[in-house]
Order: sequence, then C-alpha cells, then structure tokens
Amino acid sequence: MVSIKDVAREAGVSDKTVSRVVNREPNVTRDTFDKVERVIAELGYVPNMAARMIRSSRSNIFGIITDFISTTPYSGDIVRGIQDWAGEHGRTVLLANTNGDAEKEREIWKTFQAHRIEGVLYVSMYHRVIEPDRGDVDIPTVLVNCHPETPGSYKSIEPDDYQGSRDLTRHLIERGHKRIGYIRLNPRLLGAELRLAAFRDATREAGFSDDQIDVRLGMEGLIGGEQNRVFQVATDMLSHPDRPSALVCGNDEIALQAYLAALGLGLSIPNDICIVGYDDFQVVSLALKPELTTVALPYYDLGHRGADRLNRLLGGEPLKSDRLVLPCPLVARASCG
Amino acid sequence: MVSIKDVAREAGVSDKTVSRVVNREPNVTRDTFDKVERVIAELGYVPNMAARMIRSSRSNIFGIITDFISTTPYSGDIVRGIQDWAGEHGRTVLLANTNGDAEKEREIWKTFQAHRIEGVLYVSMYHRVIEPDRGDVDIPTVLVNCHPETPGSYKSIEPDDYQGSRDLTRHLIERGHKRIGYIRLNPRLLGAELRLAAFRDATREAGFSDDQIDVRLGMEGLIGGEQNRVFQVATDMLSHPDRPSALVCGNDEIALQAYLAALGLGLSIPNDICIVGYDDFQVVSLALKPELTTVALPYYDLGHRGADRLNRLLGGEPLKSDRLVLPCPLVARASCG
DNA sequence: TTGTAGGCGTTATCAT
DNA sequence: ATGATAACGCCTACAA
Repeated sequence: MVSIKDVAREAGVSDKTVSRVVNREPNVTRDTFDKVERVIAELGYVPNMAARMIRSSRSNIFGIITDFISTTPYSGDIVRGIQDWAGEHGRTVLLANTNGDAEKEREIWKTFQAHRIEGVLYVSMYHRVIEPDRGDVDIPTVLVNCHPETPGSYKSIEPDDYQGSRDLTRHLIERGHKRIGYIRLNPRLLGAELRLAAFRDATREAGFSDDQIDVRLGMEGLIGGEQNRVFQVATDMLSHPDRPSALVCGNDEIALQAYLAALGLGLSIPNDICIVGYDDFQVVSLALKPELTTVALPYYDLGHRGADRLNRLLGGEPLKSDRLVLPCPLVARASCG
Repeated sequence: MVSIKDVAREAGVSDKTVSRVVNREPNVTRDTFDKVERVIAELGYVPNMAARMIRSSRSNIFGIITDFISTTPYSGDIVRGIQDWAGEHGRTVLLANTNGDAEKEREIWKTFQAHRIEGVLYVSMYHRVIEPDRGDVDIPTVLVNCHPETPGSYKSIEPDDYQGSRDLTRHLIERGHKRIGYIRLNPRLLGAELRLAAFRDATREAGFSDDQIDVRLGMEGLIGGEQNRVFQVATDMLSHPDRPSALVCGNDEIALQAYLAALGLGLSIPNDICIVGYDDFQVVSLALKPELTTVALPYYDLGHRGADRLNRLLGGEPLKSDRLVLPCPLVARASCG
C-alpha cells in the first residue's frame, strides 16, 4: 500500500510536505503543491486513517447500535438519517446490532472502545424506555427513538407520539364524529401508551363521555411474536348496530386489518366508517383505497438530528434539554372524508 | 487512554508479554498470564485497533455500501445478515449509503480505502443489474442482491426469482386453475422480468394457450416515484364476466391492492378469486385475510452467505461460481384455498 | 517555505 | 518463557 513516504520520494520532497498538502495546511508553494498533488494522483495515494488516528487520538467515527433491525419496516430510515449526517460532515459510521442480546451488546461496546469510536447513537427500532448495557465502557451517547429509565442519565431524541395522536383525534372530532372506536397497539410499546393517553385526553377535552369511546386491545404478547386479534376485534366493533363512525388504529398495520374487516362487512370507507392509522407506513397507507389518513413518524429526522445532537455533545456545547421531542405531522388523506 | 505500556508497567512485565496475553499467543506461564489479565481488568485496558492495524496492515473491517436503504421494507434484513456474520467471526462493519448518487459513491470507496477496509459487500435494495463505480479503488467486493453488467467481473449472490415464480405458478396450476391473471411489477426491476418469464414458461409448459393468461402492467416509471395503477387494473380484470380464477401479483404490495379491488367488487377470496403475491412482506401477507400465499425472499441469507462468500474470496479460496443464486421458498397460505 | 526528529500503540524479529 | 528493539504511517514540535 502506497504511503506518504512513497509520495515524498517520488515528488522529491519530505514526507512532512506531503502531509501538509494532504491536509491543506498553509505555507506550501503553488509549485510544490501541484507537484505533490500530481504524484498523489499518479500513485493513487490514500491517507491511512488508522495512522492518522493514532497520532491525533481522534477516530472521527460514530458508532450505531441498533436493537432489532427490520422488525419495524422503514425505521431503517433512522439509520439513513444518521448516515446522511455523517456523510455531510465527513464522518464515518460503524454499525452493530444487538439482536436484543445483552452479552452481544457488551461485546459491541468493547469493540467500539477498541476502535476509539468518538460517540454512539443508540437506536431503538420502536419507541421505548431503555437502559444501555455498556459494561465499563464510557463513550458519549445519544439515545434515538428511546429514552433512559433514569431521567437525565442520557441525552435522547424521540418522536412526539402524544402530540401526533392528539392532533389526529382532534381532526376526527372537528369532522363531527360523536362515537369513536380505538384499537390499541401492544401495550408493551411506549407509543401505545402515549397515543392512547392523547386519545383519551383529546376526547375528554371535547366533552366526550365514556360511552362515546370504545377502546379495545388489538395486539399483545412479546414484541416480534405477538398475538394479533385485530381482525376479530375490528369485525366485532363494526358489527354492532351502534357502531362508531370513526375508528382510530394504533398504527397503519392495524388500520389495514380494520379496513379488511370493514370491507368484509360490506361497509364503505369513509361513508359508513372512517379509519385512521399511525406511522404513515406508505406501502400500506398509500395502497389502501381511499388512502389512509395517518400520522407520520419523523424517522429520518430522528437519525439526522440525533447525530447532530451527538456532535454538539462531543463539541462540549450545552444541550438545551436532555430530551428532544420531534413532532409527528398529521397526514390527512381520504379515509376520513 | 490506557495503553499496553501502562499494563506492562503495572504488571511488571514487558509490552510484548502483555501483547502475547492479549492475543492468546503461546509461551506464557500460567502465572504471568493471570497477573497480566488481572491488571488488564483493573486498568480497563482495551487494545487500540488503529495501532494494531498499522502494524499488521489488516483492519479486520468489512464495508457495506447500500443504495436506497428503506425503499424496500425489510431488505434491511440483508444488512442484518451481514452484521450477524461479522459478529460471529469477530469482524466489524463500516456502513455507507449512496442514496443512488454516483459522486457520493466514489467518495465512499475512497473513505473505505482510507480505512483499509478488507472487503466490501455492495448491497442493492432491489434485485438488479448494476455496475459499481469505484474510481481507482480496488477492494475485493461481493455484490449482494444484484449482479454486474459484465459477467464474471464481480462475484455475486442473488435470489432465484425465476424459480420462486415458477413454483408459485405451478402451485396454482396444480390446483386446477385454467385462467390466470398476472399483474406485473415495474419492468425496470430485474425481478419483474424473471418472475414474469417464469410465469409464462410454467403456464406454457402446462399447455396453456395465450388467451388463458392475461398479463397487465401494474407499476411503471422511475423507482421511488412510480405510477401505481394496480387498483384500477385489478378492478378492471376482475370485473369482466370471464375473469380469471387466480391472480398472480408481482409482489405483496400489488397483492394487497388486488385484495382491496376484489373485496370492493364483492368477490370472496379464495372462493371467487385466488390471489398470490411475492416477497412475503409480512406486515401485508399476514394481515390479509385469508393470509396471503406468496414466495419468501431470502434477504437475511443473502447477507449472511454473502459475507461468507466475501470472506472466502479474501482467504484466496476459489469460489465455485461467480454467481450464487439462493432459492425463494413458496409460502402456501389460505389465499388460494 | 521546507525539513528533521520523535513518538502515538502495537506487533515482528531476534535475542536472552 | 520473556524482553529489547525496530518498524508500521502519520503528525507535532521544532529547526533550518
């Protein structure tokens, strides 16, 4: 592999001069600069990051730790957001996945330590409370799509499930619905709690009584191997003569099944029943006819801004708050008129 | 940061002895070994990969280059397969994403070169023909979910779309269907061609005439911003009095829309019409009622075995063939009886 | 403006 | 079985 010395010899200068050119340092004649650049191109010299890192003791690398890649479709967008930020700021990204295994996680932290990773983005694939298991490794860390059990122990960035669900519910109330059904996500998910709480608060604020809302459980059990009774539950809710005029689903996957249940009962959407989801999972939300009113999760921005947050942390900038919460925009489509 | 010297001093041995212990080299007394290990634990010493790499000129790092993370849900499983392989074999993974931008791609190759990446897994998010744009960087590379324009110019690993589609079609023929409709994927996708070709071949072999099959285009245009006419096309096909008794969809997303079209027409699945998909995209295939018969793509294995292939390549092992093709298993569910 | 000496943390080589 | 020394590729500090 061609090193700085090869270039120096070939160009007839010292290695330090080559180093200066490579790093765009001042005090190099135009002539020398050009000559060195030419030789670099000729020889195909590329600086060795490892060597640079040893000297400067800065790796310029961010680490990403994910838990369950691919259980939630599209949450890979978080990773894309991080990568884009890294690309824009000349940083590189090491990736590791715990698969939810604690021992694996500790190994990963060790590996990151060994690579002198400067900062870690600890990414959860679904919104939740979490406690990183770092062993005795100490690298500045930002939690993405999750927050720590002990408030303030880590900086974090998360979606605002509460606000998204509140806006969605208000959207339905504004359109005159007086009876609204709700099918819950798996209660183990933090999003499930927040979204339901917002639904309850928003309906209460609008003067709804308890018998105007009908909350059911759609999924439960361990994440990944959950029991799914959405179809039956939706069929049941919609079969009643005094069925709700709108149905709020914990996410788009649930909404899909509610659609199928409604169609199976011969109901027309949105005339007989309005259905809304959450996540804006487009393979579903745009495939449904009429297209699904839902709330978008800012996955990409969680990653992109999370990386930025980590960078500020490393730069010693004080962060305004431990938790940064990003809004979830309402995406109004035809499924509720 | 604590270095090998600190450990050596504290343990009262030489650097080299510590190095021996760390690397589990022979010729160390039990006593020395234990003593050094204890000091390592006490001081929290973690070897510096950069330094190791400089000496050994081996980075032990694989690079992953992806094109469009997250346009295809779950193809992130490819990346997970790679990571798992890396974890099992003590290697680390650097990740970069081109977003389909050629200039970005060349930068990435440079960066990988700078990090002395040992091998690259070049991952496409949908099955296609591709030509990596490496500039003058030369790192052993395996293409995953794609193959090169020039046969033999790269090793590759791909799913067997042809076999999957053939098995699926035969499955329908065996069940007695005499008129079968087909809704095509975007023709820009390699999978679209292969799946359609297999469908045509399988029906022809079974003695079908041209008027027993009805092939329509469901999507077209640039990937990512395509025109989607699946719902209309499906509605049109299924409205005819002499409609097919089975409908093969280019993928599960198309199948979802075909389901909705069928339900919208009041048809019952699978009694009035059988529908099958491709991809086994489970948020859809398991949500549909009856659940969708489809073909699974071996994403995880593409990654896992792709990494293994790269490793063999680096070890100088001869690979049996340039292209390795993994089977796509039929997943028979209730949507065709 | 350019060059020299030295050292970062590790391992290879050779000695003891 | 253990240690001394040099070297990997680069950069910092200083000298010319």
